[in-house]
Amino acid sequence: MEKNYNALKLENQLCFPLYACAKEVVKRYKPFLDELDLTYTQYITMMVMWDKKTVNVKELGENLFLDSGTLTPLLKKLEAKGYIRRERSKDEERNLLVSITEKGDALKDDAIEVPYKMVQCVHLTKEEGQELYRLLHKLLDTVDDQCK
Amino acid sequence: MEKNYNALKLENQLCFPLYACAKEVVKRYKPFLDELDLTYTQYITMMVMWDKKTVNVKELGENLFLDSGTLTPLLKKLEAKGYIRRERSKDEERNLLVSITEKGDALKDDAIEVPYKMVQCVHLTKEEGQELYRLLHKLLDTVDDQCK
DNA sequence: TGCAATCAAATTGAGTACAATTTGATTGCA
DNA sequence: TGCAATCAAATTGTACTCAATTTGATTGCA
Repeated sequence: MEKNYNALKLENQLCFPLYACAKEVVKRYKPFLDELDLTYTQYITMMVMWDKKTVNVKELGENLFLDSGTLTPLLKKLEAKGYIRRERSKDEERNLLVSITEKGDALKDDAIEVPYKMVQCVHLTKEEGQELYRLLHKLLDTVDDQCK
Repeated sequence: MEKNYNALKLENQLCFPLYACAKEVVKRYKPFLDELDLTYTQYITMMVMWDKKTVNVKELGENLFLDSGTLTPLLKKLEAKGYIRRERSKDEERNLLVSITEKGDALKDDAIEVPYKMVQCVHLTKEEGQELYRLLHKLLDTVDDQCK
């Protein structure tokens, strides 16, 4: 009796197209982000900064699903480009406050083009885009940490 | 007249939850894959090997959406573990033939548990899972390389 | 045939990712 | 108060990921 290994076939995976799709889409950002001298991770970090103006590393990490091991060097690069400032909080020395500079804030006038350009690369109907958005957020909210 | 920057908000992105979701899901594989001494990328590579037995690096890359810069070192690691063999094709010296070993093939009897364990982590209905699968493949097939 | 163009892998370098550990600050309780 | 527990960042080490370049083999055409 031959065992059934269909569950191990690449085409039967749900996670693989998720992984592949994320990489392919992030890759499409490159030509647009090159003009801003940002990587994709730096770009989403700037999105949080444009929105919040000041955050600490922990909050930033919670927003972006990234930890200090990724963020610390990345934030130093954004600081070197002059887009953000990094300084310890006065009343809570454990916290590093990251705040946007005038130059960083001005960058959003160029960045605003990016989402509109990317929409052209993604050939989903409005309804499909909304459904994908919903399913991804549901998965993100419910993916189970405890399952053995 | 204040300019509208809503398109730059993280919560209005479709690509960000795709990126975050992929990372979170891949992370959930770790405890299961640790038992097999495989990383996620090594695991999906083995999936292709279990299926095809022999492939060259180019085919493997097309299946996995990875290039030789990622695959070359990864394949050397899988070879070091004894799961695959790497040898130049006799009749086409440019090609490197990657083939599965007996030990590599035997690994699928342990790996078969992984998809079943992962299903427990993903709390989507069957219909939602199918729709997500469809949308991701559509996106993967149609994401436009030519768009400026 | 001779060689430019093309092709498949490998290499190089920059930039994430993340687990695990370390460092230094803060808190809460005996 | 004193100190163990906790917390936030930073650091360390391993492993991708990909753009760009290099190396070596093959092809096709003048």
